[in-house]
Amino acid sequence: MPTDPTLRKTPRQARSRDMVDRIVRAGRAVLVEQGWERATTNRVAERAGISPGSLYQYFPNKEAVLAAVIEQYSAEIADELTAVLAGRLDLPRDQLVRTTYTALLDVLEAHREYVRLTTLELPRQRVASSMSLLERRIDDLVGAYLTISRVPTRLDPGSSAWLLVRMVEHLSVQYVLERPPIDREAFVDELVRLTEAHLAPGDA
Amino acid sequence: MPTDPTLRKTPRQARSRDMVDRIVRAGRAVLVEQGWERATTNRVAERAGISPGSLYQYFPNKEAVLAAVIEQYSAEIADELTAVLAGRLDLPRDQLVRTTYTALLDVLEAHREYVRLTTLELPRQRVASSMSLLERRIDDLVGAYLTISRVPTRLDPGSSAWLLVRMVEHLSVQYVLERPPIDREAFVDELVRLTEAHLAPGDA
DNA sequence: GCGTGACACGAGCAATTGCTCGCATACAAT
DNA sequence: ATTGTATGCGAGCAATTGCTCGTGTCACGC
Repeated sequence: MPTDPTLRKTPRQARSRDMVDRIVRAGRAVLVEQGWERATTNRVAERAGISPGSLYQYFPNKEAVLAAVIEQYSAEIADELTAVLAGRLDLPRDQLVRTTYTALLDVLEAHREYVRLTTLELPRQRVASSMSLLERRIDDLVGAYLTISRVPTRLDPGSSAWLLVRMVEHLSVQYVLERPPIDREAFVDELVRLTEAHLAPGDA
Repeated sequence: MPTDPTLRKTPRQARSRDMVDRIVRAGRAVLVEQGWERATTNRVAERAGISPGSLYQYFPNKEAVLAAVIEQYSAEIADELTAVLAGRLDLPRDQLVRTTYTALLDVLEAHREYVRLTTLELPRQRVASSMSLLERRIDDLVGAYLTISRVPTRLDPGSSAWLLVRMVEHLSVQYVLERPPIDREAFVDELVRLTEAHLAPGDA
């Protein structure tokens, strides 16, 4: 088992694994409810019903705690998304794209807290793994899809994936956060249209 | 003259206006070089060659100082961009779009510090006016253009502007920050193509 | 010159932060 | 029972923060 640098020691007893879990859950609660600036180690410990000293038995420092929170949260959401998409990868492309974007919007809307947290609250450079964990997983997925299914792209498949993922993700995130007066279906329609436009063979 | 809530008193003498300017410039330097977390009032004051007490003669609190920094910086860049575009608003649409995006990329690349600062470093919700000052100005511009020139849009002009601005801005920012292996001209081509796809009359 | 108010100073306060360390406790093996 | 160890505690430290206040100084109208 690789040693996890975010943990001070590998939990061996059940009691101890419980403790890590309680800390992470408390961390998430504090982060969501009070924001990054107020998410201090003492507050997290208090929220977890333990003492600061105990917290530092499991995490080397404050950053590790909050990073663990974000990572766990991101993984949950990424799993949720890929689960929805899992059985449908052989749909025709237009349907697949639409399904994907709808699922993405669903997930983001179901976890607005997370979206707000990662895009508005976090000093992003500090917790580099935040949203980008989700982003990277989608990146790989789309890149692989474009390569395997030999969709003709003007750019190389990797670059197309880069562009599409950033475009769709950001627009979806902003849609969820700002709730502009755009009908949800019309919005998905536009995303699909933009995607098709990017993937369509060039006429230059 | 409206009283500026970010300033403790309206500077009347030249010496005093100098002081405000020195503080803002020092604030920007500290912010760019050391980042948000290390941008303390004492450090800004030290950098400006003044004492903390003097700083608080002109700004009510830390936030006001940093907000002033961001606002001034944003305004500079927005001005730069609109200046480039000023004389060309009557170009045919395709050329106007391409010119705009090229100019945007130019400006962002010329001010990578600013881009890095506003997108990576700042807890965005704290300084709400950060990038969005630039964003809002472009928003209005594009919205007005779409309305006046009667470009047919599937969504209403405001919503189209919302979508286009966020898409183009975010992709450009990420392009500047991440420097993906995409040729600059090819990238602009794609932005233009995406824009046209969004504006093209629907076939539904 | 002189007085007066605007300006600048900088030591230092009160509060908060991340984190430690010496000690108590619970549990498993003997 | 008795140990050995893993676990948990929490008072408190050192450092830093945003900010104030009493004191001095400089410029300008008279």
